Order: sequence, then structure tokens, then C-alpha cells
Amino acid sequence: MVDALHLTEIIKQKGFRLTIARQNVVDMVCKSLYPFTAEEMYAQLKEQGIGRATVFRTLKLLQELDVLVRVHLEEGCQHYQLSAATINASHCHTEDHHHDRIICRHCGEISYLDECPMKTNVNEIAKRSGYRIQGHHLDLYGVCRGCDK
Amino acid sequence: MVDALHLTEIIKQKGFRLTIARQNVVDMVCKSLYPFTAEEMYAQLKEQGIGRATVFRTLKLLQELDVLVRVHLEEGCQHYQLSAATINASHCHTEDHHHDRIICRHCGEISYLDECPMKTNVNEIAKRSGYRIQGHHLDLYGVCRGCDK
DNA sequence: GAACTTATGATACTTAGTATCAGTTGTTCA
DNA sequence: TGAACAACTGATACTAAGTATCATAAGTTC
Ligand SMILES: [Mn+2]
Ligand SMILES: [Mn+2]
Ligand SMILES: [Zn+2]
Ligand SMILES: [Zn+2]
Repeated sequence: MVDALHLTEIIKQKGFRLTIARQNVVDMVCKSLYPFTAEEMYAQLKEQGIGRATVFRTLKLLQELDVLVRVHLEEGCQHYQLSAATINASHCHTEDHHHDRIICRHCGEISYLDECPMKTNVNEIAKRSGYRIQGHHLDLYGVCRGCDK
Repeated sequence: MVDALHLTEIIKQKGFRLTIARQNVVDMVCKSLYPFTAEEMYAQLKEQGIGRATVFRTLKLLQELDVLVRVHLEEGCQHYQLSAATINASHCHTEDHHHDRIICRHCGEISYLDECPMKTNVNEIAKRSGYRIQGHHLDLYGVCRGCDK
């Protein structure tokens, strides 16, 4: 789990106020293990009196602070998740962490690749394309073992 | 410009009816030079009496027929464009079709990889994950040569 | 041509996200 | 301390993207 204190530091350090609402959103975000939607988050936070617009506003702020990124599933891009940068910075100093996924088209299960298959390709692609490559988004689609019988 | 006849053939060949509305959408799609939104398309087509729902329905059909793909820009995914497969076919190129792209974060330019870097990885990933892998979505993000100076 | 199937436009609805605004909270500085 | 001020808030209304419904219209088959 990502350290909430680290994220609240980022908010304050960038000159934004650390309010109750923001603290609550950050706490939930840190506990997230999988991509989540703003609506899901609001469903939980409204019991604490936090408004829907504030949830959206805070998720937007966290994106601008590079804490969250939006993920693009086949059906849309309403999901958010912790950025690789955030996960790296929070005490898994080992190697860089990625979010490459395999999604089951039947049951929706999402698995994460334990190794980034692009690692070996990026240099070659940069050379051939002339782009300076900063990142990527990779989703594989298929059928999981459970559904495939 | 992509050949509209080729696309209407696909529609008919797959058992869908080639109607006035669909013909109109296909014609516009073929003329598109850049990613477009459904709303933009509707704005033009409603003068010909074509309904908004039909525009969305037809764009969806064209995606299912692999004629269109949705473009996942970082800010959202409401844009559609001709699939690499369609563009290849219309220029009488190879039949190998993939949509792996590099997107310039500065000017928005989209380049297509001429070779799928996942080709060599899919078997290994399938073995390790237990998934039967059917496809993938890969976007690289960075800065193009023109913008990077 | 009738019978049948598919597709249609209009309309209402849902979902994701934004704008507005009066009230509240956090910060600065006298 | 506390007023002054800016940042932030929840409620509400709104926009934008897309879907569901349904009676009507148009293709297709015989
Ligand atoms: Mn990766
Ligand atoms: Mn590929
Ligand atoms: Zn599954
Ligand atoms: Zn560029």
C-alpha cells in the first residue's frame, strides 16, 4: 500500500491545501489495489459528507500532480489508478513498476504482468521512430483460465 | 482517401444491410483525415435527416467490423479513426494489421509501429498467465522528433 | 406483392464530468 | 488574537458521450 503521508506532502509542497476532503480521497486512493472509478469512490465518501464534485475535483488534482493516471479500457477510460511514479516512490525501490495488464473479456478479471514486455523494445522503437519515448500503455485481452473451458 | 466501396462490401458481406444512413456515415468516415468525434459527424449528417442514435450505432458497428478504432488520447477516448487494417487494405499493403502507436504528447501526432513488438512476447505471457490471449492495445507516449528540440 | 427481418429517427434516459455559487475553511498578517 | 482574503467546499444545475425503447420505415425472401 502506498504511503498516504507521501502524497499529502506532495499536495502541500505544491501549494495546495490539505483539507479533510482531500485527505479522505488520498486515503482511499492509497488503499486501492485495482483501477477504480470516481463514482465508486464517491459512493464510499459521500457517507462522510464529501460531495461528488469534490471527488472529481480531487481526482483531477491528483492527476495533475502525477499521483494518478487514467487507464484506458476497451469500453472507456473512466478508471483511475496510482501512477507508476507514485508506486515507485513509495518504498518499492527495487525496479520500476508497471501496470501492463491482461483482461479477461469474459469475466473482466484483471491480471498484472510481473514483468514489462516492452522493456527490451523501447530503445529499438525510439531509434526507428525518432521519438523520445516517455511511457506506454499496454493492455492484453483474452480469456482467463477459469473462463476458458 | 479510403475506398468507400471496400467498406460497404464489408458491411454487406457480414450480413448487414447497406442503408442510406450507413452509406452516408461510411462516406464521411472515408474522407476523414484526422480522428473525429461522433458529435462532429452527427452535426454534418443531421442535415441529411440522419438521427443521432444512428450515427452512434453505425460507428459502433464499424468498430465491430474492425473498420474503425477508438483513439485513446490521454484526455479521453471519444475520438474514432480508421483502423490500420482498413488503411492498409485500401493501399494494397500487407494484411498484417495491428494498431500499435506512438503518440506525441506535444503535437498529438500519431505514428504507427511498422512491426508489432508484442509478437515475440505473447506466447510467453500466455504460458505464465494462463490466459488465452486474443489481442492487445499498445500506445507509447513521448515526444516526436519535430517537437523535441 | 405479403410476410418477415432489420434498421431507423425521435425521445427519454444514463453516466462521466464541469460550471456556478453561496457558504466554509485555512492562511496571512496587523 | 482576529479580521481580511484566498482557497476550498457541497449542492445544484448543467453539458457531453453514449444507450434503451419503441413505433415506424425500409430491405429481403418467397
Ligand atoms: Mn510496461
Ligand atoms: Mn501489436
Ligand atoms: Zn475470466
Ligand atoms: Zn510532436
